[in-house]
This record gives sequence, structure tokens and C-alpha cells, in this order.
Amino acid sequence: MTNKRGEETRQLIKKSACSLFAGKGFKQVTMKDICEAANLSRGGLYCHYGSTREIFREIINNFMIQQGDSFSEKIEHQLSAKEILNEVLEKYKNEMLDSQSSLSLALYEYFSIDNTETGNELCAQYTASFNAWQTLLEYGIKNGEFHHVDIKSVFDLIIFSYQGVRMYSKIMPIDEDIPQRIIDQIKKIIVKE
Amino acid sequence: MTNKRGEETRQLIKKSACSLFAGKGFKQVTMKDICEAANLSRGGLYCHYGSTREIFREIINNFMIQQGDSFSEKIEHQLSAKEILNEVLEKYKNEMLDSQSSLSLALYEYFSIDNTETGNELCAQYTASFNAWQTLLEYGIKNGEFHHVDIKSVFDLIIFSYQGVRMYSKIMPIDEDIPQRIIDQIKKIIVKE
Amino acid sequence: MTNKRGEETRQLIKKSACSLFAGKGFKQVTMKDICEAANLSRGGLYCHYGSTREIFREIINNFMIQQGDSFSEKIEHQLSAKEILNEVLEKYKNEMLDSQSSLSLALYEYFSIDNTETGNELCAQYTASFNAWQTLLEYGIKNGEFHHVDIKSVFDLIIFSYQGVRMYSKIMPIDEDIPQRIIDQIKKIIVKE
Amino acid sequence: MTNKRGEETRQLIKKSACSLFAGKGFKQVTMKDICEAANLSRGGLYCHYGSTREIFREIINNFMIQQGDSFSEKIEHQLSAKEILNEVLEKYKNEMLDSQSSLSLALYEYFSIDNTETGNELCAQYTASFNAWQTLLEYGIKNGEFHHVDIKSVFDLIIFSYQGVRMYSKIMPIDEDIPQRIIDQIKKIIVKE
DNA sequence: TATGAATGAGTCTTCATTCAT
DNA sequence: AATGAATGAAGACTCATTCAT
Repeated sequence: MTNKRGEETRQLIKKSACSLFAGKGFKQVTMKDICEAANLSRGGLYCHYGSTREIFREIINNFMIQQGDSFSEKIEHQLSAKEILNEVLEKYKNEMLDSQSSLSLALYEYFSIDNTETGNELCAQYTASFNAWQTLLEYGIKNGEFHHVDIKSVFDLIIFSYQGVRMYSKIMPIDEDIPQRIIDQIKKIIVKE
Repeated sequence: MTNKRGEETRQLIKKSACSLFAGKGFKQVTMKDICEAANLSRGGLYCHYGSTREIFREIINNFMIQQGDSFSEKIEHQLSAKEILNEVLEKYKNEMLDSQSSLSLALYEYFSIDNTETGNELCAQYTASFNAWQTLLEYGIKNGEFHHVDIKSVFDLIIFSYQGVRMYSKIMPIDEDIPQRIIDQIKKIIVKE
Repeated sequence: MTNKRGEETRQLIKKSACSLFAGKGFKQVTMKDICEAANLSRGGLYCHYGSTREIFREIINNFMIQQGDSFSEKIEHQLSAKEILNEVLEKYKNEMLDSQSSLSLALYEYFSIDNTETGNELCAQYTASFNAWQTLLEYGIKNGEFHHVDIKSVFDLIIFSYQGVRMYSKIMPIDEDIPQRIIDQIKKIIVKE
Repeated sequence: MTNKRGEETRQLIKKSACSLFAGKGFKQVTMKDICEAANLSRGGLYCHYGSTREIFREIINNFMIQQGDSFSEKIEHQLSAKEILNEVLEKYKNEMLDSQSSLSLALYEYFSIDNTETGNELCAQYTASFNAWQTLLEYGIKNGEFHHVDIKSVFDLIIFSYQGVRMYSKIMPIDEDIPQRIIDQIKKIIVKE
């Protein structure tokens, strides 16, 4: 492969840029910052990417692909709804506290600047996430493990409180108990007993 | 008062800047932008404020002062807990949808840049808000209008889902029903019947 | 006048830029060159003009205004056609040799880059010049001083040979006699005897 | 020959570059442009040429060699002076209108930048061209086909009006009749009857 | 020969900030 | 208080040019 070298550099750039975006948000990261972080010359960086937007776009594409809460697999593996719920909420809890690696702020900035092509990826992600949760909740309700909750409402509550905390955790010291309290409350709403 | 004129100018600057911050976030607003929006010369602006941070700080101070959910007054006026809750949730709902005038993004950026002196105002606001809600919830519980909920948990759920929606509404088209669903769900958690 | 200072600077910029354009053509002059020539900082220059095109445009506008061969005035002053012809050809001759101050090359470059809005000024100038010459030639022919030449043809020959020499004088050492020979030949075509 | 392939590439480069020079002038063509036009990598181009000047020089050398109005051959073939004149003026006329393929602007820029080594080729071309025309005109005059014109003057008029039109045709829409009028006028000057 | 990654210099452009008026 | 000209630094971007492969 002739482009082995190039691909490595691209990875390096993305990795370096990602740290910067997580740390400073989108707008406050410059091409110069990225050059320096990736230990690359100005022109060298421009060989691969023409702007911070371009780099960021690639990062979040990779990111969103690997994301995606898909519960169906687990359901097929005969896990109980409650177990799956516990697992995902645990994951959420950890993410809420992991302000370091969170791209939340950068994502908000990125999508808020120049709203033209925007929003679609986010909408898509929102929808995908909703579908996954719907599957899980219906499964739990059918099983008799979960209450007869309104799926949409519960989903919104989960997703937006999660996002809200992620956001805040970037800008103020968040009491470590907050994520725990939130997921406990959510469980209380959903799970019988 | 000799500084009548000066005060007017300051108000004008803050008003103009506020629109800009609401529209573009914090970092993407420059002193130059504000000059133009306020129809003021470069030097003129600098007579009053030395940086965008300074202007922004004053805006949010005013803002936080006028904010503050204080329910105690209403409680004294013998309103039922349920009525007060409905009122405040209605207010929240409207704010969630009012992406135009929301400073969310700007606030996040402001507080995320240069974390030194930061966070304190937000913490203070969080605490103040918590105290207010605590008062309300205890009042409702004592009255027998509300369930015996865990106050902290419910408060977190409310406040962060509210913040999450405000954030998202700035960057993607938010289904109008979402705020309604969220407050309905919250009521369900809190209110008996 | 508050803009006295600014106007002076603008004049200075145009003067400096004009020398540069005359010396190096259009494209090879950078904003940096102009800054230095005008002894102005980068930002200072940008206060007044946003690009070399903008500066150049203003220069040629001024230039074209002051230009314009208008013979009608002279005709009214009862000068003979031959005298007027001699005068203008003498002027042309001197301009042909004055390669230093000639903007020819710069003009060509300017108009050849990005042909959108282009050509119109040149067309206008060509037409205006033609009208002037038409007046003169008809006057001379009516007087009996000039041959019955085809006005358009003679005009084209004059104007394009003039332009051709101006161009060449910028890029190769032009024999000083060439302009003289050309205007002599033109006279021979036009003037009786 | 091992350099067959290399020679092909050089031709390709020159061909691609020539279109670019004709279209955009000399200075505005970059090595990068040429790479892209020739569908060659950066390094590949540098294997053959070190700069745009080098490429351009080779182009115009080829060009000037194939050029050269040489009338002597035709004179030996017993063509009448008038016929030869008609032929060459017809050729000139077509070239004047063929703004697409004209290198005029590029030539001017090339020779105007960095005047050190410059001008010589142009001078040589001017002289060669003059010699050819001198031969033709003397031939016609001796034949009695042409007037007793001043050879130098007529030559200058021809060559510079020709160049003037070529130049202008690159930068403004030229009336198609102009070249015709010019050559007609020239014929009128030269040819008897 | 040819590729394309990388460098580094040069220019463009935008702003925060200062200052004489 | 207010104007707007001017400065200088920072960052964006483009290329000529080199070099390992």
C-alpha cells in the first residue's frame, strides 16, 4: 500500500485534534494548534485536511459509527430487560462523568456554527437512539419487567438529562453523585419494584 | 447625573451584544461585531468595556439576578404546590423552545474557556435553584399533594433535562412536543394522581 | 473635516501602489508590497482597502476620468485639424516612450484576470476615444485638410499601434525612433500633402 | 531510445502548460496548476522542469522557431508580392482574433518580470520579422506592385497594431471587423491601386 | 522516472487594542 | 465620551521545493 504513510498521518492528526476538541471545544482549536499537537508542519497538515471543520467532521463520523446503542443483539442473547437497562445506564453514568474525553461542547459549537447542512447527523443519531430504546422498553414491558411507561417521554427524559449533565460536567465541577441519582431515578420510573 | 448618557450606551451595548451571543455563542462574537451591532466606533466601545468577557459577564450577572426561581413568595400566598409546579414547568417548557434568545451555548463556551475563575456562578445558580425546588417539593409532600420522591434526584432530572433540551434546540430542529412530554413525565413522577 | 487624515492616507496608498503597478504589473504587487511602499502597517492598509483589485480599480477610475481625448474644445477654439492632430500625436509619441509610468501591463493583467465585470471600462474608453477621433477626422475632412480616409480603419490603426508600442516598451528596449516613425506614417495616411 | 517516455511527458507538460499560459497569463500559472493539468504528481513534474519560467522558455523557443515569417521561399517560387502580402495579412488577421490560443499576455508578463536576461529574444524576433518584411516590401516595390513606402515605418505600423489587437482581444470583446479594417488599411498603404 | 508526503516561507486577512483628536 | 486611523500579532492558506520510496 502506497498510502500507508498517509493514512498513519491522518490517524495521528485525528487523534491529536480529538484531544484538542475535547479539551477546548470546536472553535477555539486552530489549524496551528493541530499542527503543533501532531508535530506536523503547516503545509503538511493541509496535505490532508483543509480546515478544522473537515477534521472534525471525520472524527464525528467515525465516532457516530462506532456509537449506537443497539440492544437487539443482547435481547437475542436472552438477557433480561432489566440487565440490559442496568448495563446501558451504567455506561451512561460513566460517560456523564468523563468530561475529559467528551466532545459535547465541541459538537454543540460545530453544529451551531453555520446551520446549513447541520442537524441532520444529530437528528439521525437521535432517531437511531430512540429506536434502540424503544426496542428495549417494549421488550421489558412485554416481559412484565417494566411499567407501562410512555416510551417517547421516558426516552426524552433519559437522553436530554444525560446530555445536560455531559454539558455541565465540562463547565462546572459536577457532584459525583449526580449521575448516580439520575440513573436511579430513571430506573425507578421504568422498572417494576 | 452626568453618567446618564453613559449608562444608556452601556445598555445599548449589552442589548446588542446579547443578541449576538444568543445567535452565535460566546467565542464567535468579536468586539468588532459588537461595535457594528451597537452602531458604535471601536474606540467608543472600549470606553465602556475592555473585552467580550467583560460584557458577557455583566450580561449574565443581570440575567442571573432577575432569574432565580423563588417559590417561597408564592407559597406564602397560599397557592397549592401543584399550581406552583404547573406554573414553573410551563415557564420551563416555553424556555426550552425559545432557542432564539437562549444564551445556553454562549454560557457553555464562556465557562469552558479558561476555567480559572469559572464555575462558581454556575454552582451558585445550581444551588439556589435547588433550594427553591427543595422548598417547593417539601411543601407539596407535606401537603400530601406530591409523592414522597427523593428531592435531589428529581431536581437533577428536571434541571439537566431542561438544560439538555435548551442546548439541543440551538443546534437541531427540536420536535415541539418534546418539552411537553418532558414536563408531563416530570409531573407524573411528582404529583399524586 | 474629520476624514482629512484618512483621505491623505488613501492618496498616499494610491500613489505608492501606482508606482508599484507601473513597475511590476498587477498580479506581482502584493498588499505587503503596498504596505511597505506606503510605510503603513498591514492592518492600516486594510482600514482603507481590502485588496489590490480595489486599489487598482480606484487608480484607473481616477485615471480614466482625467484621460479622454476631447478635441471638440480645440475645434471650437478654431485650431486647424492639422494642428490638433499634430498635438495629439505628439502626446501619443511621448506616452509610447514613457514606459516607466505606463500602467499598460498592469491594466492587461487586471482585466484578464476574472473577466466577469471586466472589459466594460475598456470598451467605454475605446468608444469614447473613437468618438473624439471621429470628430477630429470629420472636421479635417470637411475642412479639406485631410484625405477622405475610412475613419474607423484609421482609428483602429492609430489606437492599436499605439497600444502595441506601449506594451512592448515595457518589455524590450524600444528604438526611440519607432514612435516617431509611426506617427509620421499616420500623418501620411491622414493629412493631405 | 530510453528517453522516449521522458520526451512524451515533456511534450505533455508543455502542451498542458501552454493552455494554461494562454488562458491565464504567465504569473498566475503555478507549478501546481501544471501538475494538475498534466495529470502528473508534484515530484514527477520536477523531474523535468524546475520552474514555470523554464517551461515557458521552452515553449516560446519552440514557438519562435516554427514562427518566423520567411517570405524568401515564396518569392523564389515566383509568387507575386501582392499574393504573398495577402497571405500573410490573412494569417495575421486570424491570429488577431484567436485570443484563446494567444500567449501575448503571458509573453508580456514573462518578459516584464525580472528584466535581466530579457528582451533579447523579443528583439531577435523583431529583427527577424523586420528582415522578412523588408525582403517582401523591397520585392514588391521593385516589381512595381507596391508604393514607394518607407519600409521601417510601415513595418512598425503593421507589427505594433497587430500586437496591440492581440493584446486587447485577450481582455475585451473585440469587434470582429477590427482585424479586417486594419489589414485593409495596411494594404491601402502598401499596394498600388 | 514517478509518487505524494512533508517542509517552510510568504501572503492574506482579521482583530484586539491603542491613541491623537 | 466618542471617533476612526493605526498597530501588531495571530491564524489561514497556498505554493515552490525537497525527499524517501
